[in-house]
Amino acid sequence: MNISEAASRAGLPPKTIRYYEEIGLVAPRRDTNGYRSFTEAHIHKLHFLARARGLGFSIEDCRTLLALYEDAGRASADVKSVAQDHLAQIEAKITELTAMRDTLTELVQACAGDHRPDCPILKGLET
Amino acid sequence: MNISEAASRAGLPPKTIRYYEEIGLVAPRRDTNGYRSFTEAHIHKLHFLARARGLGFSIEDCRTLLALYEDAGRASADVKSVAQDHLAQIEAKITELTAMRDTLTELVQACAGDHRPDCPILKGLET
DNA sequence: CTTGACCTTCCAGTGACTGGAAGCCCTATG
DNA sequence: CATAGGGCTTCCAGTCACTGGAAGGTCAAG
Repeated sequence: MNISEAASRAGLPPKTIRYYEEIGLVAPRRDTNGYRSFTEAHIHKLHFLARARGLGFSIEDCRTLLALYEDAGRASADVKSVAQDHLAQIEAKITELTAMRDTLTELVQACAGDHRPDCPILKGLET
Repeated sequence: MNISEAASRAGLPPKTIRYYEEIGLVAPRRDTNGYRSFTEAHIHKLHFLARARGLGFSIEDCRTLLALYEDAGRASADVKSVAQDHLAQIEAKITELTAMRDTLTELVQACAGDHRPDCPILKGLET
């Protein structure tokens, strides 16, 4: 199957699939005309990547997870370790964003938002 | 004052200050030796930028906020509008990350994390 | 035979820095 | 006075994961 069908099957843009090939995450064969030719196994792999990326794993994490996925002799501890590290990063990010949100919410609520120049938001940024 | 003192006063790395000059956010004068020379007003501005960036505003938002900050005739509504848009983006991001966290937490909890290959995390990524 | 939808590669840009190299400048010390 | 160190300068490249666009080859339908 050609790239656009693979793309819609995997839930990824064609451009992204070409990029994944470039960085060695998938290796479709080529037809005689030079077109990429994807098999079901490729779709499966691309779908896995789409899911992992959707959960925020980095490309390098995805590479690791894919290798574990294809290694029948893996230890689930290795997978869990990658996932836990990532989870910790997500939680740190949520904490950071929540702090920003709380501060911003206060400032926004304090601001009249009218034609006058007096603005608690700017004052809050000053300090 | 030279860049390293300005940096510690403003709470920004020297590299970042040079970058901010390059993109036109600050314009320190130069001493005869070519060194940047920062005044209190520059520190004030840089500090404002550090705070705004710390709250997650983009550089372009910062540029806008700085212009409003320096415009005595601004309407606070304009500031509030920028802040509200940003707040909405932060909230969207928190929602996204929270969904990721919830899914990942479930998967991690379901995974034994031992020497065996059976792994609910990989299964979860498959589907 | 042409049209239009595919496909290919390659190059450049995104955001906001950050690291590093090469080289000038200033101060203090021997 | 020479030198050693630290700080300053510019410029270039790299980060991350794509994304847009140009130039050109390929294929099926009418």
